[in-house]
Amino acid sequence: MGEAANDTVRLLWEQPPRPTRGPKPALSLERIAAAGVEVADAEGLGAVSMQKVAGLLDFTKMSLYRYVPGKAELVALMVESAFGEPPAPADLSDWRDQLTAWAHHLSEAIARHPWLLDATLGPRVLGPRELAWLERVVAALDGHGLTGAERMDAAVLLAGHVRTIAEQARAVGPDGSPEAELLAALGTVVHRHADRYPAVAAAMADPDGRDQALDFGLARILDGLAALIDRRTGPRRTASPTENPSSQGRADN
Amino acid sequence: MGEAANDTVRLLWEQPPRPTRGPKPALSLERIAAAGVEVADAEGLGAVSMQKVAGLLDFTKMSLYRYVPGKAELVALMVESAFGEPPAPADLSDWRDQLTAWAHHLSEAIARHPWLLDATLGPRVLGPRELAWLERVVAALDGHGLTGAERMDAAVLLAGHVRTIAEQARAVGPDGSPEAELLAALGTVVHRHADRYPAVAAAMADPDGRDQALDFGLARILDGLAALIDRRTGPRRTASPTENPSSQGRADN
DNA sequence: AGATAACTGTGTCCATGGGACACAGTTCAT
DNA sequence: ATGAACTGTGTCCCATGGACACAGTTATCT
Repeated sequence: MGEAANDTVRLLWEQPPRPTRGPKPALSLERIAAAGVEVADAEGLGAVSMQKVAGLLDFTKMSLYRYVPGKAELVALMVESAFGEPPAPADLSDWRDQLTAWAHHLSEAIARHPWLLDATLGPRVLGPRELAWLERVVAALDGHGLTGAERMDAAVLLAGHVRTIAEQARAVGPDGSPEAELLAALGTVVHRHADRYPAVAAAMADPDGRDQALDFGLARILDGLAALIDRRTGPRRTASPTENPSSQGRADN
Repeated sequence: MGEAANDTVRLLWEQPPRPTRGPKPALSLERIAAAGVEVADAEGLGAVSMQKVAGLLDFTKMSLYRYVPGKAELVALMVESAFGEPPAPADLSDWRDQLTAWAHHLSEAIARHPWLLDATLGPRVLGPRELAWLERVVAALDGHGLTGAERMDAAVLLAGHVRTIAEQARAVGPDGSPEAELLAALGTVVHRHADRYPAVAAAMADPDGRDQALDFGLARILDGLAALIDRRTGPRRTASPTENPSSQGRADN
């Protein structure tokens, strides 16, 4: 029962002591993950198969199973490898600057490895690196009168927005790419049925580019958070440095 | 080149005139889509294969290809079928109430068909229903001083948040489900490494449940939008009913 | 030193997946 | 009535993830 979860945890969080007997392994988790990342970067996550990854390393498919329980775990390793270390804490600046920088860093990480969007879908066990990213945001919100649950919710909100925009950004690939054609096709459709969808048609006709989407949402979220923080820390600006004001609950959303 | 996009557009937006000759089709796009939805509801999108869907209809796999160019198009049909009609306009209430209701409706639609999260990944051609949903949000933001691009960005922000939370919600399945185990495993990991991730550990230790995540983010987003709208419509409350204040651009995010 | 247990890489096999293609049966327009 | 157009299907192909047994390799124990 639940072996999959355990396997992944073991693989991501514990490095088993190298057994003493037998031939030395010719491969390593790092090399395998790197090969997987290479394939995914070049051809997308869909192109990542055991044989393709193995082929890139000049090994057979089945060799990989000596290191990795299955494909799901391989992908988990790739995710950890691709995320990389989170940006430095930068504890000097205020929460707003920190969150802004964090969001942009995350956005860039995803831009470097677009398949991260596919690989980080759904509930899964986070690896050390990914958890470190999360730690940064939550820590940035410490001491501003938010409850723990609220800090987590805020982090999810922020990360989710970056994700959403990154997904959008995939649609504007190079000219002639299948993604660009999709976008063009959608534009045509909306235009042709402008009578049924007047608001969307009007909005899409806006000459302003759509490249501000990340910062637009970011600004709204941060404004919303600022409003809450102001309300919590009170008009009297005591800047209470400590934890949960759990007495007042979360009723004043 | 780009046949896939065209196929999907044709299938979603045009119903070809029934040819007059030959046997009458025993199936229909509706029935096929419904069968696909049934499979996906019961066993997830991953379990949707041509043979399984065909089997449910007591046909062979290849029969489906007479109606649907390929699996991708089948999924597109399923999405359209599952989204259903968007909620009624409710043009009486103000934008904030409309957006709130819309977000909750969308959340419920996804709760009914969790696989929509997997099926609506990445850039794709929207169907009539899905576009109608989008139309509702964008329309609700008409006439509040936002540019067209901003209205779209706001819609994306809102829909993205609902998506994000729905994805989170998948993690809290029934006890004993694989999802619940994942969550438990993650909790264990965080707890065991609380020294490296103090902020996350503290936040997760919050006794308050996490079920407020949707409304929390929603409130922040709406507050942020309200701040922008207030700024745009100006302190003088003229409630300018018309379009883009494009002269001032989008510099004041 | 041998013997042996533990480990590694691999070849073979299977089930399932999407899809191409040809073919036979069915139906309507001429 | 006849042929064109259409439908459902059987067969085939290739790629995928994975199970399993087997041979080769290496450190430890006697």
